[in-house]
Amino acid sequence: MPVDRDHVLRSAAALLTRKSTATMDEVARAAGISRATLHRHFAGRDALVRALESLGIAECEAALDAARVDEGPAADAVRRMVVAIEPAAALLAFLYTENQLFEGEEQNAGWTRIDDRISALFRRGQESGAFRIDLTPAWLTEALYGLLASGAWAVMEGRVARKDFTFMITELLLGGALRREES
Amino acid sequence: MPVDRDHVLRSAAALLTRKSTATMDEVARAAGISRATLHRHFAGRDALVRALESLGIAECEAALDAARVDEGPAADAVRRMVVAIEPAAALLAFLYTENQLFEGEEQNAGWTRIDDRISALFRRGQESGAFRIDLTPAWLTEALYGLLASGAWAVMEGRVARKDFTFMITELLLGGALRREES
DNA sequence: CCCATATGAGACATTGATGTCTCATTCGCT
DNA sequence: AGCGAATGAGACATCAATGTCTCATATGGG
Repeated sequence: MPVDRDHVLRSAAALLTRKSTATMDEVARAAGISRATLHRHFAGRDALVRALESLGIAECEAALDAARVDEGPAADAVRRMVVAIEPAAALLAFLYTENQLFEGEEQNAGWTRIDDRISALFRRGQESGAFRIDLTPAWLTEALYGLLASGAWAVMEGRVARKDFTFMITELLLGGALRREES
Repeated sequence: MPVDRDHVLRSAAALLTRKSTATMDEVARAAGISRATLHRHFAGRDALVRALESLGIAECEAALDAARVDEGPAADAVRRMVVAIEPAAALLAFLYTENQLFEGEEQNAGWTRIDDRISALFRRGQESGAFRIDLTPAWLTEALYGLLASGAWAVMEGRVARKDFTFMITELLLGGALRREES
């Protein structure tokens, strides 16, 4: 009978990713609980979003850990990273746009940590000679977020097959649209 | 004394891109007019967003025209396209996320036209042998939107210099992060 | 089996945004 | 200067979402 906090968060994430303006009532119904109960666990909409942010950060850091982004060739590390992040992509897409709202406040330190780790990966790739140096690590990081968000939405709306998600993102991010010269 | 409708729309676009939940009152103040006047020109928030959508579509189609995306090598056409769309990127970023809300309703036919034209460009690049064929035109189009949005936000928050905007997007989209083999 | 605890349903006041209206003022134009 | 049209300021009702509360009910452990 006690509410499954994790289940509530995941339902909320799924709903809010589709409809970021969903009501507390809709969120509650999506999780299969009453609005009163939702309120008992999350003081308000803000607290809910913060909890989702924490979840997103935790999943992202777990994904970076699981992908062992510090090890092996940088390109392979990027591929592992995208694969590991994929399950959290929709949540990240929601938080990515939601973050635009918190313009005044300082952003959660977790994002800074994640940005730094991803940037470090791209920098490592540059220093090893695998990645070009005229695209800054900061931009590559930003672009990764953008592609994850686009990919998540495209999958949600059926414009891209879910099974192609990681392939499309890693291939575009690493290789781009131009055909490689056959060597 | 008559209100400059275009100026109002552009102010609204600039504000809403930064803070998508801005109030009608904030939008009015940002444009330097009163809420009453704003209301006289746009029946409501919905009408305002629709007007912004029309503006975005118009600018996008004008950009595609100006870039002559049907002419010349596809890669060059993509570069011209990004350059031409750049001024509208922030507005597009706003509309791109806002579109997620209109889940029920059918999307404006203008977007379909634009999607088709951009997809056709990518397809043309594939057929000419310039672009790889394992990334679908639909995905490349979607990725372009995502990169434009990421780029616009990154510029707004000072993480990327405005002058690098088009370079970063076109280079990543076309070439990817991997270093090309020297041939 | 019974009790403590958590939940569901719903009432309620509050808040913030919205849309409408009025009226005085200002601006442009003749 | 004078007229008409558009604006600004603000009042007002409305509406939706929120947050709080109560009470009946169900669940699960002892």
